[in-house]
Amino acid sequence: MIIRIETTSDVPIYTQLTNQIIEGIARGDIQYGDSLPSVRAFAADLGVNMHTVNKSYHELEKKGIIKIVPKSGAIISPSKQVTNEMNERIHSEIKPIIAEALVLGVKKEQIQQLIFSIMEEMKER
Amino acid sequence: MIIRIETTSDVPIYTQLTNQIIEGIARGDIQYGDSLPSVRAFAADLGVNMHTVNKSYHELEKKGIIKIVPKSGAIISPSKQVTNEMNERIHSEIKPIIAEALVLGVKKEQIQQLIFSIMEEMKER
DNA sequence: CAATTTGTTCTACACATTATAGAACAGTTT
DNA sequence: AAACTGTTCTATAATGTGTAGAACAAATTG
Repeated sequence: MIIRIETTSDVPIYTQLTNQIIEGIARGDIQYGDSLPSVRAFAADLGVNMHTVNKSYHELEKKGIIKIVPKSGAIISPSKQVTNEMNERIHSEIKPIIAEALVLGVKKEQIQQLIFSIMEEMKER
Repeated sequence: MIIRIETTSDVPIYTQLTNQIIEGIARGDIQYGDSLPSVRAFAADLGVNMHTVNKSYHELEKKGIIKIVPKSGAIISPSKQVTNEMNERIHSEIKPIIAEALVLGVKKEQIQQLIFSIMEEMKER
């Protein structure tokens, strides 16, 4: 799985990493039960600091996507159930973007089409 | 139009303001051609700093949503055409959220339904 | 015309975030 | 036993966020 970090981006490195790992799982590049590289190995591979990778892993754990086993590794954990908190977070994150698209003149049908095309790249579970 | 600022949020105040103004336009609370309050008046109203409101206005102008007329005011500008840059920005903002939702176990149909319900609150143009 | 209001620009300060770096620790794996 | 694991700590530099006050020139208002 290829990770691309843009140091010039205004998006923090640990967020870029978190998002690309999530997309990797959604695409099916990484399977449930797989382990992520150790924070040191991944950091060396990406050319970033160990603590930056560590922060990304903890973000993923907070989101409920991986399980960090102390002194062992980070394992992609199977999604059990969608909690209210998860639904609300998704809703509040998507809403401003939809509003912006509409205000900019994107038609509702085009937005539905955009969502569809994004989801087509990803594996259904 | 009611603006709610949460100072404890990890979302910057100027971003909260930007998003709520965009949602106000999308909902139809603010019409095209309307003026936004002056940065000083709005800041006093919201209980935040003038510069914070100013930053939000410039963010809105950068997005192509308002036109700031120097020494005059900020006017909601009609959406002319959707540029490639706009489409790409929307795509790159939505993609990680969709991926996250899928990984968390939200079904594709549920996501389409969520998008639909968000858009239902908003006025078609 | 005079006063007020407008966005703009500047300096300044406090605080939080981001990213890097190195060291040390205890538990796990090899 | 050696290597590797995540964790925790201190430290530093750069950047982002928010507030504050002052000044300016242009536009608006009375």
